[in-house]
Amino acid sequence: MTRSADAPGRRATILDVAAAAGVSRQTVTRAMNDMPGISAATRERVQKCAVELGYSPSRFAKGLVQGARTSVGLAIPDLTNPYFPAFASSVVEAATQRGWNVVVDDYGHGTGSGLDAVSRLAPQVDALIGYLGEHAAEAQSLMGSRPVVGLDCPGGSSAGSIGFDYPYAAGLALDHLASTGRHKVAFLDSDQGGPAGSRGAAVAAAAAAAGIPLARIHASPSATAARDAIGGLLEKEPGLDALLAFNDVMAAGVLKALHSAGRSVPGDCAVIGMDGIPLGELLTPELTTLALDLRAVGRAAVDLVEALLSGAVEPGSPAASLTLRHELIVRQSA
Amino acid sequence: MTRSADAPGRRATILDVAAAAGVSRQTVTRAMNDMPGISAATRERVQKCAVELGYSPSRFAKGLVQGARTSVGLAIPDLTNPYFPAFASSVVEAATQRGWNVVVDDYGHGTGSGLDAVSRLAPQVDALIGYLGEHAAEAQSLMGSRPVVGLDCPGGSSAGSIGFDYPYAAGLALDHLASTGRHKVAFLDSDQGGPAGSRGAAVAAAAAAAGIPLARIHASPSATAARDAIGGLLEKEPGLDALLAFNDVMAAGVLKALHSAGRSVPGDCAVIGMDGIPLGELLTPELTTLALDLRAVGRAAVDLVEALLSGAVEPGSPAASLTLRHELIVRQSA
DNA sequence: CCGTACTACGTGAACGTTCACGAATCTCAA
DNA sequence: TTGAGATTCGTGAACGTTCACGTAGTACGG
Repeated sequence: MTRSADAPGRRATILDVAAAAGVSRQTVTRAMNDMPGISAATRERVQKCAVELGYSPSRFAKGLVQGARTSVGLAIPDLTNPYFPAFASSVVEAATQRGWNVVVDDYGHGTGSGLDAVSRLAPQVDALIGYLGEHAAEAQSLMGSRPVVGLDCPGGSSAGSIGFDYPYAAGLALDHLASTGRHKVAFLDSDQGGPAGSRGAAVAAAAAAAGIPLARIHASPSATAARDAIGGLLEKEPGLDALLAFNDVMAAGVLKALHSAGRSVPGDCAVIGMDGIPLGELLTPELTTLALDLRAVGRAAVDLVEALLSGAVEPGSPAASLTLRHELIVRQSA
Repeated sequence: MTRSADAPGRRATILDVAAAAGVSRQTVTRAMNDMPGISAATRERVQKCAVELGYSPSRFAKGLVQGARTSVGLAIPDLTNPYFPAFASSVVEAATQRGWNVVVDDYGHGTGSGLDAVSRLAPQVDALIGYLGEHAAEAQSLMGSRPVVGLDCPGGSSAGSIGFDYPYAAGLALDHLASTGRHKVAFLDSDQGGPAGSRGAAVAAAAAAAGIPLARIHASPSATAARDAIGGLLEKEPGLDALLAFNDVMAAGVLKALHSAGRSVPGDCAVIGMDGIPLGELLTPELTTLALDLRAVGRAAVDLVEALLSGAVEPGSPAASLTLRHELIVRQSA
């Protein structure tokens, strides 16, 4: 049946159903929610009327009286970059286990920054998880006192934060490169800043510590941009024998560039990616990468939200700030 | 009049703020929503009180009185399969443009079927978009008279449906294979059924039409499963010179299997994927694939939801049923 | 001094649902 | 016949916000 159109556009309410079935509100409630204290006959009659009128209860009225079912917002730069869905998937899983639901906003397309996503999300959710970059403070103010968990954000400007130990990760990578006899390394950074270039800084420090000269270039964080950026670099730096990329997607572009330049990987040049997305295994050669346990990241974010919501953890306190570590997965490319 | 805000778990309401600022509800509303008719001094005082009390307006009360901001549910099998985030991204984009928001449920992890996702989503959204498989009818009944747009579902059991012209796509692929002189083709299908094996059936028909013998095998739709499945096939079918995969992810696994078996692509064996996800370009060799315009798919789904919500299109009518076509993108692998 | 127009603020009502009761009606044994 | 208990159903209240008014106060021109 289509929607009953005596008042077109208007949604049927519980009272319409009650009138149609010749009963009261409460009886309709009982019928719809399978509550006891109602005869089988009336239950069926009411349900039939509800279907005919196209009635479905207002989630607002329900939420108002029953207390909110918590829903968390997830602000993500770009669902097209495989890292983020992998992360989102683990957030959705952890949230679903708690009976929460997840409202996703992807601010990659269009011109909007993360703040637009947050302002869209803010009136709709009880908590926020997101890659907020340097906008974490503004995001927190948009959310008022509701928990905000920022990932990879500089400083502790949001209620909770999850960071990554880049010095540690960079150390892993450069130790590995040094121990396999690489002499000249380049780091292909993202030009989007990210958390104030902390990855680049960590890599630079680690390279210095390992005594390996480091070239640094920038490109927008996509495979094609990375491929194009590498082209010029290879001519300018002939001695290059290792490439570290900002993330796995850029590393994929690097692999393509090296392939078309006729350089063998890892023979002529080693390549290491970052983040550990499943894509890495599918590339040729398979990508050596600094991997995150992606499920752990999502779980940690949701755990933190739960702790903040329940008050078990004080916003901004040390307990609300986690640091996760990458792990070096050695495959074929380095 | 003054409510005790000392009850610790209780959220602050507009009345708490009003009492703290010594004004009425309505003045708080005016201050929070930047409405006219309030002096700058009181506005600031009220806003300060709101921040101090950690007040944020109840989205339920707001929605109840102001009329719903429409939110659509997106039920997706597996965010880990790159196809779905690519699709989700375009849905989120189209929905955001309309001021809607998107609640995502990923039912891939855990044991739950798509129906669990729908039942979680149903009380939270005004419309549903999803890969519902054969559960489209049940999904529709869970959603009552609210619009449901099922993708790739058999039959017209939901209000709206978006299908794909598999015979056409399979024709494209097999014509291309035939015209490049392939003699023996295998189709690696998903064992998840999908829409009753319609991809496999279409490929079989097209192969018959092209006069090319076809072998069919099945595997779960992941790259590793595909790789493992191909291993055996290559020994059993030595004459095989072309492989068509259920989707691009499986095609990636196929490429790996061929590579480790020492078969060159496309020299010894051509490979064609399906769906056209960005991943394909990053593989070696780059994947020839039957591509969907993924942004168009998301846009079509959201357009259809809008038409159903507004009543411009009758649920279940021919206008509510779209068919999209794949396009053959020839890259290196075939 | 009056009336008019404007500013700043407050009060009843409504949104649609569930909760906590209370009021019928029916059953059945003493 | 009666009264207790179970079954079935209905009524006020409440959730937290905004809308449509209403009402003071203030400014200003006549």
